[in-house]
Amino acid sequence: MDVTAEFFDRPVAEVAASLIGATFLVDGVGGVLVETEAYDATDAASHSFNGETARNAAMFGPPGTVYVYRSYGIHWCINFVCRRGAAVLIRALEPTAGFDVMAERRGIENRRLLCSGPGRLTQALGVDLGQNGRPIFGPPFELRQSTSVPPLVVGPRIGISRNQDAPWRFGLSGSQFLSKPFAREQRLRQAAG
DNA sequence: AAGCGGATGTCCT
DNA sequence: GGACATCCGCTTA
Repeated sequence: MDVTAEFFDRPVAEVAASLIGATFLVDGVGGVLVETEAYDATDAASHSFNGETARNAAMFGPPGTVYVYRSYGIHWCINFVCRRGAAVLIRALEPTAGFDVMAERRGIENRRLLCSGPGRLTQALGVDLGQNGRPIFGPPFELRQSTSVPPLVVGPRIGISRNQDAPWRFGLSGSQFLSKPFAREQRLRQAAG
């Protein structure tokens, strides 16, 4: 079933957890989400923490807005906006559709490395600033909820300098397609969404 | 395992 | 003018 606006109108950590197992495609290319992170406006690590600017304006759009930004001057990263100033960073997926296109864009064949990281994922799916501010509910995007509740793991987020201990990174337990492994004791008992 | 260069936009002083 | 960023791939051990 396609994800609706109501799906994103919830606390951002809940949305981030619920996205694990969902299928995300851009022009038919993508796969199953296995790693996400939650950011909101009360969080010092979030781009929205110091208020709205030209760069982060999409984070203040309606639930379901796509927020794309450039990371380290080199990579693009994609987020799905939830409530105002809150968004889920899409960090990794398991490729299931468009392997040849992804391999061509990435310049590699190794399926495990195609989308295992936020910069790799956008490169493989052809995401850039052109998608910033657009709604997720329509072409070129497809976002379908998982029919089952997958086993989740949770832990601290990657690559941030502030609020490093907040456990707002979510992953599919045992996945081979994560950007980095999760520590074992951080397994999450989650009734779903 | 750990270090580092790449390359650029954003925001602050 | 400058610090630093939701990272990646390559190099050295």
